Amino acid sequence: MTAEFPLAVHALVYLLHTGRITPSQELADNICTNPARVRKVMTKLHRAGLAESVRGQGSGYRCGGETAAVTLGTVLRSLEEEPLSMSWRSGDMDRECLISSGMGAIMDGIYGQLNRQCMETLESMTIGDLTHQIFDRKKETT
Amino acid sequence: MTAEFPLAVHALVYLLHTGRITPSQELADNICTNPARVRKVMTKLHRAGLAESVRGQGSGYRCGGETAAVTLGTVLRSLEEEPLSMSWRSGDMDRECLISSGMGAIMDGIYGQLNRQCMETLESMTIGDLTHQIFDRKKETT
DNA sequence: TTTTAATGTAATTATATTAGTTACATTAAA
DNA sequence: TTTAATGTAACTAATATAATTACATTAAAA
Repeated sequence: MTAEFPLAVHALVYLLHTGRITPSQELADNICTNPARVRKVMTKLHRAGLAESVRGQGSGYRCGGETAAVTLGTVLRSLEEEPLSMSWRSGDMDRECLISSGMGAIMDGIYGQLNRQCMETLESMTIGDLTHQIFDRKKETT
Repeated sequence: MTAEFPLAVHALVYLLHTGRITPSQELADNICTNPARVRKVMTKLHRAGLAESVRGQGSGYRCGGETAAVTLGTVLRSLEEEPLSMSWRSGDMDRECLISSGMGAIMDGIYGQLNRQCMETLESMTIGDLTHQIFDRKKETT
């Protein structure tokens, strides 16, 4: 999972809050990054149908009330990412040794299991939930 | 989680299998990496009590049958890693805006939850389990 | 019809992380 | 005393990530 995920979530929470057409510049300012990066991520969310992209003068991004029901799992899938990814594989598939040739697949299975589990949890969290946490949080005595 | 994790798991499976003092060179060959990297990881496992480190001539690493019961969670903790880590934080703690100032903590909470969940799963898997998967796997018709 | 303000996207640069390499003091067996 | 290995640090290389810059495209507004 790259930082595009928190960026996308942040943007959706912000857009749900404003409810209006919001330019990448304003999003970038709130998120604390640059507009081009925001646009790159918003383009993906738009392609996945999670945000409206308005073009021309006065353009920007917008999303409606239905966004509150969007899950974080859906957001992550829109970015075509997985919670956990491991590019390096130990061992060598072509070795005689069962350990050297087998560890890669074994570990892949473990990552797969962890990823499925994480996705399940992310599917249970919505943009609306986070908005609540931010705006309606009861004061807690730490 | 960095690639030190699969490397460490691979090394422990290999050492459990050989049962003898095994030099970093041999481990590196089986894992397909270099001896210095292996030693760096093995030093951590040794410090955590997961492997014996023998010094001097004919030295190397060894671990006994008790290693079969070591969980992958314990391995990951020995490396002082977490399943999922995110260095980048969106927003700015010092802003008035509740979204900009709050998103960092909200997302940290989510990563924390995912990490606890992954650790729980990793605690349920042992080096012995993987050894079984590798050596005693029944032939399956895919 | 022209101007304007914004997106979509690519190319480039900068930064950070990760892996690999080299080197050598230390260790303890032979 | 020699030897073969670890522990560890310093350095280099490779990769991944983020930031920056630039500009064609789009559509509203003048």
